Amino acid sequence: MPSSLEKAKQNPDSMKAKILGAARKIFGEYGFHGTTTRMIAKAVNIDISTLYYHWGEKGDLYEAVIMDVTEGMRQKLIEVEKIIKGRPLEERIRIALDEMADYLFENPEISNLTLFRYFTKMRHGSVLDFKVPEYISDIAYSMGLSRDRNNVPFDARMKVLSIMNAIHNFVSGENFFRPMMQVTREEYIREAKNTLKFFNVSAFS
Amino acid sequence: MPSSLEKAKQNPDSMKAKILGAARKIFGEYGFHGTTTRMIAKAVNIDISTLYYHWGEKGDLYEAVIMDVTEGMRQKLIEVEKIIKGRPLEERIRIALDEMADYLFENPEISNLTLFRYFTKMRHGSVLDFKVPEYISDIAYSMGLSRDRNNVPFDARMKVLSIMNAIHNFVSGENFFRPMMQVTREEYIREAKNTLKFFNVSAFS
DNA sequence: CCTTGTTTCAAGCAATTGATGGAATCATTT
DNA sequence: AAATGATTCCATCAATTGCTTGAAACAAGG
Repeated sequence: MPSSLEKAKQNPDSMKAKILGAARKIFGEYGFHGTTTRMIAKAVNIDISTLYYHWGEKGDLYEAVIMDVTEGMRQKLIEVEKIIKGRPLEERIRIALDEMADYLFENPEISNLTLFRYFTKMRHGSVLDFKVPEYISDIAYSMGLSRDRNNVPFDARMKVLSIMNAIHNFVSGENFFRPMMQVTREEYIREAKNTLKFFNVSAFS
Repeated sequence: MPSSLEKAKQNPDSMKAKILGAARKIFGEYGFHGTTTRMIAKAVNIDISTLYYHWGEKGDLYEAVIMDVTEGMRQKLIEVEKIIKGRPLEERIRIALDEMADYLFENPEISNLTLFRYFTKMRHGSVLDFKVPEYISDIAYSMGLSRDRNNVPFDARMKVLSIMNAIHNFVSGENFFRPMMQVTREEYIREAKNTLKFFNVSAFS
């Protein structure tokens, strides 16, 4: 049985999917409390009651957004794992960093929403602590940091967390850092990737 | 002439300072939009109009909070620079990471508020883009990544940003990551420091 | 005690926010 | 065309939010 979210994604022109897309972007920019349902409705040019008709309350829509970006990340990670399979470690790291950085710079809401979830409390005792599949252990396994996929050591998971967050930081921080650095978007992205490799390649060689 | 903020800090028992302290913590946990003036007032056990009497509107209080934590960081960085002066590079890095991590784990609002500023948009066209002294260049210089303190190259600033953010991530993310990792606070902090050193020591040797 | 200035709070206002009910529109089937 | 179900909007609600007013409590001298 396809979930409500899956159905919405099947037809990207459907109203439900359009709302989800706008919600993704706006929740990502302003956070949960910084976003109003009216902001989302306005972005899709609909009445707010139409939004409620499709997604129910704000928290439910937010939940759907989180599930959506998480699923996107999972897909991308599977894709990357296929590309790097069999290559030497350093090359694997370089390719994986490039791929993930490109993907996230194209979909910065993913990084925004992820970091929001990590760092922010919810006023309404976080109904949003629902089960989100974590892929940290999978990445650690894929990087060869653990023999057992289901029992990845603490330090390996912390390393993966550190790497993923480093990418998210550069992506989410672009709006703040780039004016600070006074560089173009292209320069910024290139240097962000270089910096990621600078720390990661040396660490794993 | 001592600013409003400086006066408040002179006497930490003053109502103004107490409000600032509570605001620091709560803005850090919930973000600007997630925080209501009533939440802060309640934490100090005062009426909300007393808060307005001392600090004026919400945005001004938030601004004062940002200035306050920024000043704290600046002081700490000066302190750390004194400690590591003259030592060999690797030792300097290890000590600096330990010191900063300890400081931030004791004052997690600093990391929270910093990351918030980096990653979140404000609905009200960010009156909060006021001038905040950035110390990224100073750190880069202190690490020997640049000869000229006033003209630090792009890649050096990106490296420093990456390091600082890595620390902030572990501090701010504790509430999310620690239950995920199922470790005690002590274990978490120790491993966070280890991970920071793992990436940084190898990169700069 | 009285005055003067400071600090506090109770009450409330206007705007915004999350959310709903019901009428109108649209699409599909018969 | 009539009937049915799905979708959309208008109008509105109650609660919350940022913020202000005016009066009370407090402090310190004279």
